[in-house]
Amino acid sequence: MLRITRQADYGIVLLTLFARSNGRVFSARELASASHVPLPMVGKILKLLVQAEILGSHRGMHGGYTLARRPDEITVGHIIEALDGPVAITDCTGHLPSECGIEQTCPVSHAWQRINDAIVGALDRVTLAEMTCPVGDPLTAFTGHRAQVQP
Amino acid sequence: MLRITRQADYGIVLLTLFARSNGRVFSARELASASHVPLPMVGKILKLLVQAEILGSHRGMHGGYTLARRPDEITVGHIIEALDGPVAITDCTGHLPSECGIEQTCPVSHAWQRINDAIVGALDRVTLAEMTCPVGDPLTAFTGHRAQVQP
DNA sequence: CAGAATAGGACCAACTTGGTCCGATATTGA
DNA sequence: TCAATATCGGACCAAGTTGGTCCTATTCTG
Repeated sequence: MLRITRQADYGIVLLTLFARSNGRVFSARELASASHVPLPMVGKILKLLVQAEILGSHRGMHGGYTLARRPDEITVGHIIEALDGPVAITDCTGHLPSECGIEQTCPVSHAWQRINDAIVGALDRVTLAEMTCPVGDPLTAFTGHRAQVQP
Repeated sequence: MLRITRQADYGIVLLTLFARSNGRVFSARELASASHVPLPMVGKILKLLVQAEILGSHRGMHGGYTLARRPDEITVGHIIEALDGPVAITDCTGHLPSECGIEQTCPVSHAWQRINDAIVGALDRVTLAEMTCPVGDPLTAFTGHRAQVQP
């Protein structure tokens, strides 16, 4: 558990197609066949990415979608927020008033807030450009985590 | 989105009750009334925490649950894994063979792997002890993230 | 032996997610 | 101007997951 939705996952894959063929215009149809993501799903995702101003769109014949910004100016965090909504690890870390029921007696909400911030930070520190070229070391700065001992 | 389940959330809250009254034995009933989490839910959660060897249990009259380890030896990551299963931000970051369908053509799976590692790292670096006493600065080591500008 | 507690299940309702479909609108080219 | 092609913006539905309940062992204490 603790996973992003498949929508966001697909979204990143689609965006890497844009990022790699710099500046090209893609139709939804093209993207679907290139990525093997079902077409109606592609449409749904692109729609959200346009609303988030990550993609630009152009209708009509020979229309399609283009990146609205440079790949190194688009963060993974931004993409996930566009497709899945704001990252909120728990109710109380969201922007909305929480409805968790034990809010009053809850002793840990702001500890969660910090963990949430850490995760958002991790997500915001990786750009689409870094997702696209897997050779770099985008994450070495903060992957110095304790090894997970799995017996 | 990108949230832990309520089960894990409740679990942490319950465990902080243990952590604060050092070494005490709690019955499920007690914990439910102290935390305002519904009793059957408490039972379900405690069950899983015992299986993960985070809690110890003792049956019979005056039975109950106790921490099996010191609060500073229990990580948030471990708790979440016990209650929600292993953290896997996407299909391909899990232990199971992924069924994502576009695996062959997917260019970003190991970039995800690294982001996943970063999140697991963040979760593993915070202990129950640190969740319990909110005064400390458990996270300052890695919360130096770019500020999220929200206009 | 009786009572109190956990253990381990099956079980169900409600919400979320993944996915589809359709009509409206805009743009291009003949 | 008209037809073709594309996005846009919804509603819509099925399946899976989650949150939550309940019931019956089993184990320990007094």
